[in-house]
Amino acid sequence: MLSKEELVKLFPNWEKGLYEAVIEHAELKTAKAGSVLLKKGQNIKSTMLVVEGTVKLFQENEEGAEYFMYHLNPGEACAVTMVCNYHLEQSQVLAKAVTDISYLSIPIEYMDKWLNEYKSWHYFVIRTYRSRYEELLNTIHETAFKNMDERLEFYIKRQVQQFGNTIKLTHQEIANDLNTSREVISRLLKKMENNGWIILSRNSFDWIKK
Amino acid sequence: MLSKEELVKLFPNWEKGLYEAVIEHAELKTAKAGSVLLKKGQNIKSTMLVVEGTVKLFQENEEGAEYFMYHLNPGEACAVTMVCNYHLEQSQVLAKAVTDISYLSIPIEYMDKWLNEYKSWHYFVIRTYRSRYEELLNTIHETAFKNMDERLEFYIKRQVQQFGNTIKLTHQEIANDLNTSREVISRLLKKMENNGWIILSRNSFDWIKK
DNA sequence: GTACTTCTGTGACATTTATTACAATAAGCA
DNA sequence: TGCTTATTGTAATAAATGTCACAGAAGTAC
Repeated sequence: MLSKEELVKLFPNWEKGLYEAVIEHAELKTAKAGSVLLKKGQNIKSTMLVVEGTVKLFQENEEGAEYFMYHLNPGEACAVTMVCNYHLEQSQVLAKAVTDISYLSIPIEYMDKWLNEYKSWHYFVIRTYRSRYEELLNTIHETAFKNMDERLEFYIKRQVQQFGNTIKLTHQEIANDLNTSREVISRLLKKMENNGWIILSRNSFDWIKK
Repeated sequence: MLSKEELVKLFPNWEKGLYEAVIEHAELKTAKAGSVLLKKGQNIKSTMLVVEGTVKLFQENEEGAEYFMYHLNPGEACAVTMVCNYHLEQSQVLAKAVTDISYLSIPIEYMDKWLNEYKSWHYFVIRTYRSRYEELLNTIHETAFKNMDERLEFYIKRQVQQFGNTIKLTHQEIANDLNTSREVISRLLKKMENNGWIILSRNSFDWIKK
């Protein structure tokens, strides 16, 4: 388990008792890069708080296509799993580890309990929902109003913010995240290279636009 | 102001004290069909709980295009305005009255106060965020994965659910909500009529698909 | 090195959506 | 009634995106 000091760093402004409750009841788990943390349709049994690494959240359709929505970073929680009743709730989203990660897993029965016991948990849950709601608004903004060239640029900028100027993704992976075809991405990236925005390599490229 | 009985009908499962606090501090306001309740970029000063009528939530872009996301009905609240800090928060969305409406307006300073005082308010806020988050997921699902014909069908079905089989909208209005052009909607509606799904009239049409 | 696989580049073409243009019809109003 | 405006229908064309086909380059396994 994490020490209280480590928890404070990740989740500031919690109450003393909440740190202790987490230490007592949460389990520290790890997952390999690429592994699926939550499937669409899966029953939610525990809440996930990211400790290390990056998680990617997707909307999934009937054919298994995966549309990227947003990242979760250390200190952030998966809103979808913060369920405050005992009814079986099913996940509407797909969550995958981008890097090797570690996370706190908390059985959902504590959701209700802690909502009653810790004010700071309340605020944490509400802040989590609010910020994820805002991420979805951003995603809708891109998807509803913009063409693929601008959506790709927005996508790349989010990657840069997360992982730096070198983007280690194949064209196919990007195409999957944006629900388009590999050819479209290849063509648009080539155009960006011609514009001096990126330098292409195999399996990666660099964002050099100022 | 509403009576306690009316409040209980709209917002079941609140605590006794919360009903009284609402009666004391909320203002019952009305707005005409079509009026703007919340603009993008506007500072949020009060929370809105719908009492009567229907509200439409939009994502708005830089040019003023309006992309429809979801409806708010009586007993539901606008998640965006449920801000739990005193910092100036600006609205990311546009809210409009579809019909003549009445709603409760609560100054945001009570958000924090009531979160501390009423458990049932906590749950209400969290449930509101959760359900709006899920609505956004639905919107993303349609926008990201489907072509205009299916998106239009989904849109019409939501209208039918809200207002019944007669849809009183012009093609232009639908086109605005889906961020496409009027001609595209006219063509697709004509195709639906040929398929026996709808009957077209001027300023409205009927959904007759079983 | 050779064989094999994965990734990238690119042309040709199909489909979907957007734009332009204009006509026809219905409703509103002087 | 006749004029005006809003709404709808539709064709022609353009632009964006999706699909198919295939070739070459780079990495991997043997």
